[in-house]
Amino acid sequence: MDDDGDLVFKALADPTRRFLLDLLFARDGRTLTELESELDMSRFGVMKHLRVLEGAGLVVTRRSGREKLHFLNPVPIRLIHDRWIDKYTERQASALAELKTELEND
Amino acid sequence: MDDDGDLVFKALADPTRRFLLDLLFARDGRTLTELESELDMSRFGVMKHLRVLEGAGLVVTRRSGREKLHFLNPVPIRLIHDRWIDKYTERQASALAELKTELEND
DNA sequence: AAGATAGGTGACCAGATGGTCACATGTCAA
DNA sequence: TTGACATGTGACCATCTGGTCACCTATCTT
Repeated sequence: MDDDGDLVFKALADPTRRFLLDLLFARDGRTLTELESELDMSRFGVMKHLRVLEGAGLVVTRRSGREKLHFLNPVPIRLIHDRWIDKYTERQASALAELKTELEND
Repeated sequence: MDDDGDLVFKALADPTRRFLLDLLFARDGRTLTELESELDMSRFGVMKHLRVLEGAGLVVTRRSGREKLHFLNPVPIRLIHDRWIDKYTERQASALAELKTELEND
């Protein structure tokens, strides 16, 4: 019953982790300490979340001295999209999604 | 720290629920009993999962007599995509995702 | 060298989640 | 109208998950 994208979906299931992705989407290459400063949580909590995101491939890291830089990887997100939206219905889904976004900005 | 897409991500976090979406992606309009026959789980378990999917808007239903028909709704999936993939990087993410899929089919 | 800084590990606890069952309601068919 | 069928509810329990802490290692700076 399990599938290979399991880690990705588990990673996305937590609001704190989604917020971390939002932060990295806005600006890449941040350190753990910098990300921690944006959250109301201990450093250990943030570290645990980043580890989950990295394990899922949603975040990739690069060490630079004593710092560890974090980058967003959009590929797993695109794979989710491709799993349940085929190329024929993509136009409709996209249009409806944009409509919903516009309606909410009123 | 919570956000409005919370129900969608929670719904997608479970492999059984993703498999249900796969079944509905292949063919829409199935009843609870029909879906249950595809899973190695009690009817109650399947019902609980379908309720979560419906609450998240990933599945919409229509009653027909004593039956309840289930349909896949792709819009929430598209919204996930749009959250972390902007229109400039979409080409690259899409291309890499296709590449990964092709490589895995060898 | 020594203190400060950035990151890491394992154990631990409260709360959420997945799955089952006994039981109940509404609908079809003979 | 009686029985079979399709779906629904609430309680219950084992397990997973989010978060914290005490303690540790590695790197920079002066």
